[in-house]
Amino acid sequence: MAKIRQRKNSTRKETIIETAARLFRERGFSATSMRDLAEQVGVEAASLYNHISSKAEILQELCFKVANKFMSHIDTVDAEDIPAIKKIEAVLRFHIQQMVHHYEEVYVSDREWKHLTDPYLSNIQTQRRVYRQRIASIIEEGIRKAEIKKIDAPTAVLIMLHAVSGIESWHRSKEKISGEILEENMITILIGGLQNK
Amino acid sequence: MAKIRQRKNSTRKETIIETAARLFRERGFSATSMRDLAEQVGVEAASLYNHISSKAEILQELCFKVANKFMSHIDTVDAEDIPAIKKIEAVLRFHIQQMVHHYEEVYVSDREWKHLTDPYLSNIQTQRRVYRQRIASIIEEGIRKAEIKKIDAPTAVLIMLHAVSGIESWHRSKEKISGEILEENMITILIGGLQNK
DNA sequence: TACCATAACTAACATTTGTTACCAGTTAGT
DNA sequence: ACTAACTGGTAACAAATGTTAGTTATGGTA
Repeated sequence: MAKIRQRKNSTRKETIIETAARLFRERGFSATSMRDLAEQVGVEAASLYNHISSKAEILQELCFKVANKFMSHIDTVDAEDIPAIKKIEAVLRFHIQQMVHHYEEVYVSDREWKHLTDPYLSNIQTQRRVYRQRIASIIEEGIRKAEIKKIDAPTAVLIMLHAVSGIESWHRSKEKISGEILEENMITILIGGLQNK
Repeated sequence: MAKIRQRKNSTRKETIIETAARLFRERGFSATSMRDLAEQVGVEAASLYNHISSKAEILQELCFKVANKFMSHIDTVDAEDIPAIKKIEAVLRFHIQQMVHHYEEVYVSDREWKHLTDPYLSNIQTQRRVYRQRIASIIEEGIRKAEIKKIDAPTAVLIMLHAVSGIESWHRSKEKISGEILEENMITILIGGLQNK
């Protein structure tokens, strides 16, 4: 009973959240109404509340799911015993792959987190700051070991992270090159730009 | 009479549009109400309509102002007789400078153009597509002349343009490096990433 | 069969939204 | 001094918003 309830509940909830992710990406969080969402799910607006507790909760789930994913990935990368530039490459590749394969949720959580409200907003802001700082630290290590050009590390982080969010344009473009080729191109340019020749 | 009327009108209108640009950046277009805007201007919401004709018009003015600026800049750059990689550098530097000095309007027009409605929406979409294509063409010329690495030109454009939009983080960061140093760092990484060594 | 959680519906709510109509005070040119 | 434009305010609007209350059909479990 409990088992079925949970399974049914979560699949339905997941449908709603996935649909919301798509709408939030297309129109933005604020410009998406619960009635828009309901229509896409194929249900009345009020019925959504059998599965979620508020519009805000949807955004929270999306943002924290993505934040956790990136946080735990950088944990494993940072634990490896490889050159700093390889760590940066691994992080970058992960970002690219996530943007290619989990476009909606990654993009939304990156663009719409500002609409979170306060316990969650501060939390996400802190997580984002910490995350960028960890990448910056790796870059600085790479600079010390002369693997990476002498540049301002926060600027490098800013370029990296925003460049991958440009994969949105790739998704919407007509003649898409493959995800793998996209990845190699981005790595060539960005790692090539960081690396000490 | 007409002269004075126009001058007064436009300064007040400009104030409104500048204030709107700031709010649209902070909260997004949809999440900014005319009453929010009015409060920041120091006036009642209805009074705004003595100067502008709709909320949509504000976004239109912002988007087309910025689009025209970038379009006419690439015109002049493209007319010059310099290597392709130098053209790309000039375009990139212009983007960086605009993001540093005209943050609000540039950022807003880049992020919120999706909320335009249809005659304007199609127009802006076309302009953006054309603009990216022109940069891609310059890059392809650079690749043919072996000034630039053999990469997918649209991907390079995507990286360039989105990387500069990351200057938003720079604006909000506590310990800002100077705008000039930011520019040099970004050029180092991005042009370094494109250039054939 | 009786029961109960699930998940859908309809109706309604209090706010908030963009916008309009109308009015009043100030300013500037004749 | 008179007029007209400019710029503000108040009141109100219809529509849209997120959300709640209450009801009903369904399908699995005791």
